[in-house]
Amino acid sequence: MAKSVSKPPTRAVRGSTSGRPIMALLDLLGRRWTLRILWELRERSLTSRALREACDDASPTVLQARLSDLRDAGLIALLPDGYGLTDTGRELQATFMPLHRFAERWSKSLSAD
Amino acid sequence: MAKSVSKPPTRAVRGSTSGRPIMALLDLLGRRWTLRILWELRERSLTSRALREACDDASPTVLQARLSDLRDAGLIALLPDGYGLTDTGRELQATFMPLHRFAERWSKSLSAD
DNA sequence: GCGATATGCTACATATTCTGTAGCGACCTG
DNA sequence: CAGGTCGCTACAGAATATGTAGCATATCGC
Repeated sequence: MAKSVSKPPTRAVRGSTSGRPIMALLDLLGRRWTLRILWELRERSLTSRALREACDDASPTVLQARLSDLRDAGLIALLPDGYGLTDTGRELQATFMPLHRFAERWSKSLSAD
Repeated sequence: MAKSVSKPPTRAVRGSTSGRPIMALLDLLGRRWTLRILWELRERSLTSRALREACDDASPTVLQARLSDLRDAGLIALLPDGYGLTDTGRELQATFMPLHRFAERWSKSLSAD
């Protein structure tokens, strides 16, 4: 459920029609706050409100929308102790871990300009 | 630096004020079409128009904005043969390669529901 | 030179999405 | 019940994206 109970035209993951899963994934991850949410949940579960704080106090409207998207995508789930990554979500997270180290190098190469 | 040659209020990469490069990176990558652009350039350079086609004919307005963002970030550059990844961009790209395989598995786990 | 075509990029009106503040009903704990 | 939290939603205003058109420049064949 989730997606289409009370939300009219939140089209399915874009690109999913192309039969190329990578496109659907890139589209999902390219929505505002999606990557950030996955990042904040990397080590611990968080309640929706704690997550909001962690995400620079983003507005609850989008946050709930993204949480819904991510749940539909099977990447996160609402557990007794808050939102947390599913097994699939953790797989994806693992993919992103090198991002942290890259970000450091990248930041240095930027300020070096 | 870099960011604002002819663009008024396109605020710097969000989160860059936090001193946490990862936040700035997540924000940049979380803008629409950014990930897709990096993906489409993974193997070859593309002219801005070819890139537009590759990106499902996204509107040139955003695309140019993202190309500008990515250039400011030093991840892509405009070469004689079109837009292409810089060395730094290629590093980032390498981080994303596992995404392709993950997307396949993820897609299967979705339809399996 | 001339037209035809391709490049990067921009204008602008319309649609979509995000923000910020407020608040709902349900659930605890006292 | 009063006070706190939870997940989640409403809604107006601001910010972004879309879609169509077009500009200025450069390159090619003629």
